[in-house]
Amino acid sequence: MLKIYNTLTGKKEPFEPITPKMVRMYVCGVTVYDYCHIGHARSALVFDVLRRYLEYSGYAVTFVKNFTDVDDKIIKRAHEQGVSCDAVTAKYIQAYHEDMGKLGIRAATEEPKATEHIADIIQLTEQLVTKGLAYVVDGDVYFEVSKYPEYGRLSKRRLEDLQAGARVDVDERKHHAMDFALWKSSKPGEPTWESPWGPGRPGWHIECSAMSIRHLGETFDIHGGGMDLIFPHHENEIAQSCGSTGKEFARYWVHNGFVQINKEKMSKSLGNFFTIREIFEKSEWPEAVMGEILRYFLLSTHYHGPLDFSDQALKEGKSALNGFYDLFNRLNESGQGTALGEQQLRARLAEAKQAFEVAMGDDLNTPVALAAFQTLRSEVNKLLSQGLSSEARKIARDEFQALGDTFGLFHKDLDSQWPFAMNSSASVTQNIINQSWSDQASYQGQSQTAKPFSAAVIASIDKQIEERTEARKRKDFSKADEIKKRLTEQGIIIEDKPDGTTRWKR
RNA sequence: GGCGCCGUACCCAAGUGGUAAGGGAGCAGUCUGCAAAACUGCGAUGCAGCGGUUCGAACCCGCUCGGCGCCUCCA
Repeated sequence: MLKIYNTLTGKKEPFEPITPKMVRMYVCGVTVYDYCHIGHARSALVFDVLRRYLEYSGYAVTFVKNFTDVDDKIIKRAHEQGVSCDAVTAKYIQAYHEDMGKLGIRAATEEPKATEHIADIIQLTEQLVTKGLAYVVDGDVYFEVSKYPEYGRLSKRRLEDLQAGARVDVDERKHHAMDFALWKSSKPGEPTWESPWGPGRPGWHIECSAMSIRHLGETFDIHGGGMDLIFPHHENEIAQSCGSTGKEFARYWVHNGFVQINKEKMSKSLGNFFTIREIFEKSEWPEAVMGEILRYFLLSTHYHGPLDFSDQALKEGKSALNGFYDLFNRLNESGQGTALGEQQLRARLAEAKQAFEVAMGDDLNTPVALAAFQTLRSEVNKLLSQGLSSEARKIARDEFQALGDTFGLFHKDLDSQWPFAMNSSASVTQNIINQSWSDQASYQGQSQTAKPFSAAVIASIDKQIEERTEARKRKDFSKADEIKKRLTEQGIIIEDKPDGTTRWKR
């Protein structure tokens, strides 16, 4: 049973879908006018994990995540760059898929675009005009918030309070300062579509109402997004959707907290703004490894709270994962064990699975779920030191992958290429910040250790290990240490096993 | 002015009424030719501060201090 915090009620509630065993969820994606930053990554990952956990729990999930591809910021960006809006949106949609793909975030069931739903948007707007909830002024259509008594329910605000805070120039033609545009007449050079009110384009919030209703129906289960969308975006979506259909819109509203830098919200003016691609580019770690580290980091705090991005946070994620992959490497080796050992292992695995499910069922408590993984790691290590058969090891490794899959962690593909030694040498954030100061000149060559070793290099290392093993057998420890020193300088870590053989890792 | 969040050990971070999870770092030990890894032990009588409610409070209430967010585009 999943309990989830619902912004609408301000409470943690048992999750019950409208249709048993089926979940329909909509998450606000991005407005595609720039590259995604680490905050977008958090939001995308949180809802990816929610979706995966629902699927893990046996639900069939229809997951819709939109692209807003018509908007003031896009138009501005297109003008700045002297290209079409289509060129801007196409570029950043592709970038979105690339960046989120590196983070292991699955594509949604449907990823609709606003521009593909203009007819739906016009229809929705017409309904609101007909019902008297919207009015037309000079080719613009505004939603009239004072005609919708429930306005402010989601964000717990009263219209009077909002009015007091309005300090931006108010359009004189609006009946109320908080009235917002459903449809805007377009100026020359802007994207435009024919409508009952003349040529124009959609307003800021209507596209999500149109797309969610089109793909999920008038009432659906979960609507998600970042905290900052609660007001005005989601508040307005509710007003438009409920106002138009007369029905309940989304039943559970789920919002993730911000990624911060030094306890402050990221912003370009503070220079503390990190895009996903910068982080991958400036990292010394291979892409798949960096993706794993970022996922571990992003899930190490409960989704509802703030999360500070820093090099230290990344290092802690890396250290934690080192422990898991160290264990996985040992699980991948063959070994002998007892029936009792295997029995105990199965018990520990069952406990971990249970702990994982309890944690996730409690409002997606990913930090506690990770703690359950850590506990399991420790328990398996103990059993391993007592001896586990090859079969038992495989069972354990498979279970780690099965449980980790909800988080996109512990993929077997990474076992053989996990870089243990590269722990702390470089600063990702400094690399990014320094780049803007010094044009990236000083950070070349840093990724040499990130590339997988070639077969020739591996053969060479194996040969040296063999020489060292021979030397150790002869008790020629000075020779053995000399070889070890040489390997250490290449970033190779040596581990001598009790049976006299040696494993190595980087 | 209005709405809201946060303050738990050196660091990160769970816990929202029943006697402080987990990780990282550190220290000590076992193992090891040395190491690495693993394992074992140590580590908050205490949860920003002060009052209150309660048999019992990190959790509830009040006040104070400190940090932050939203009310305008924003994940």
